[in-house]
Amino acid sequence: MAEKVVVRFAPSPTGTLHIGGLRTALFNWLWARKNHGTFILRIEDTDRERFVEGAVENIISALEWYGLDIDQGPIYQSERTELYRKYADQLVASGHAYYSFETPEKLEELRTIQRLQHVPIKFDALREGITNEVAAQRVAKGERHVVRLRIPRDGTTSFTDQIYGQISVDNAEIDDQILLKSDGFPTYHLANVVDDHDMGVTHVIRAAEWLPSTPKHVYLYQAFGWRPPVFAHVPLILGPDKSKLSKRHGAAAALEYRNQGFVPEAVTNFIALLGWNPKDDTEVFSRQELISRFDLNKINKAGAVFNIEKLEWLNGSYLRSLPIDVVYEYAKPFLGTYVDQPTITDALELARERMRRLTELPDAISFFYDETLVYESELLIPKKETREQTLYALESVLGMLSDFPADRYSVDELKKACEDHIARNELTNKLALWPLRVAVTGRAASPGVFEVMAVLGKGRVEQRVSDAITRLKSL
RNA sequence: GCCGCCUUCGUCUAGUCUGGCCCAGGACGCCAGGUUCUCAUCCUGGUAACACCGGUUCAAAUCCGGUAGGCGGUACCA
Repeated sequence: MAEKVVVRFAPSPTGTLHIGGLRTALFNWLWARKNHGTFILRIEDTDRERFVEGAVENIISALEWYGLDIDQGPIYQSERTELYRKYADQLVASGHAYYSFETPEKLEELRTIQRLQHVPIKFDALREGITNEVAAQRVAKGERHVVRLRIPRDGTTSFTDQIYGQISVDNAEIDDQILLKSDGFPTYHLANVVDDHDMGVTHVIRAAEWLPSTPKHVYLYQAFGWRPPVFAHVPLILGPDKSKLSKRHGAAAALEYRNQGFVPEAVTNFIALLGWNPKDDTEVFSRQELISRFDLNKINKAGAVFNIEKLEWLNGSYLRSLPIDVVYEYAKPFLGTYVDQPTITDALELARERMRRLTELPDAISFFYDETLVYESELLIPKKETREQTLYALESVLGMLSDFPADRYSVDELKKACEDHIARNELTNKLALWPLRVAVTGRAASPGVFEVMAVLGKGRVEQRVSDAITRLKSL
């Protein structure tokens, strides 16, 4: 019996959830669901300076909108400071960490010197200047201090990443990382390791930017005598300029895609494919298929540029294939005053056939409900046809329509009636149907004429057709 | 600067471990054609890539070495 899978998504509340974070969350969630494991949301709010009001709420509502339900949390690191303090002290006691008293200003000075000397920037020399006893006394007296990790000067630290393979770093390259800040809060490195262990996290799935600091974390696990989790670093999502996707690349906020008319199914499908693929040619996945086919071993290493074109294509595909009532729910915010129209789902059914984003919606359905249509009368005349012919065709069709019963206004019945009428009167589809469609929609491009008529109903159709006839006559 | 990672069509990618089936496959986009009352959908076809140099081999996108480029990290940020 394998150990139960526990994963966590651990964002810091420093702003809105971005698309990169969303993908990290998605991968964690998929792994949890696939393995019937637990998905924890942990808020890494140990930096009080950078905390942004409302960020946690934004993260939670984004996860919710994208259907990534959390099993545990949110758990706030800021409420667990005693735990980190306890473990930091334990590390000092075991000789794996030490107290340090340098001010940030002093450190900056040292950093500058090392930069000029072209050597790795490290502060491990600080551990030499002071004995444990003296340090402990100064701490006891309440002097401001930090706790630093004592990394050995020789040897290497290595680990096997599920995605990147074996990573080894010489300990000499690793700095004596600060674990506990002088304000009593832990840094990411300590809090992360302590919490992952404390919460029984089995798989750490996080962005590749963490790869360079993972050896520190591995060393921490060793220092504590804990078994490290499986690490799986996922490649970064890039902007068009190939740098890490961020606000300056435009709409990178996860919930912004909702405002831009995308449906969550499309966005999650799309970002799942950024850096992962099922090794066959499948492109469109249901949530269930995504769960069963997702595999950490199939994630690749290179960063992936986020290109909106393919997202739009996918979104259009979902708009067409999702159940209409689901689409209606997503569409509501974009429907404006049309939202309560009795025929709205019929109109939506036609509109979704030619949409990529829900933002196109008001414009795509307005002609169904406008009292008067605004268009150039010339539009009624098909290419290479005359005004007279068009007028004749429309009047002829209107005559047929007047005798056509309102209770038979369905696409099939209308189509049959019109086609019969065209055949009997030696008209052509182009000559009869184009003006008819323009008459009822006022558009050069629109859904099919029979579909539109079935939604509009007898009264409005005939009124619009006779309006068109009047227009033609006055041309 | 130092350390690490990465490198196949414009973009997302398959193929690389286990060299030959790859003069490199799929998808988006774009172009052309078909269907058609228009648009969209749909269908058909086309466009376009193994970063570079050298080595190993009968044979290299695949193995080895180097170069270049990109990205990430280098905080009392996460």
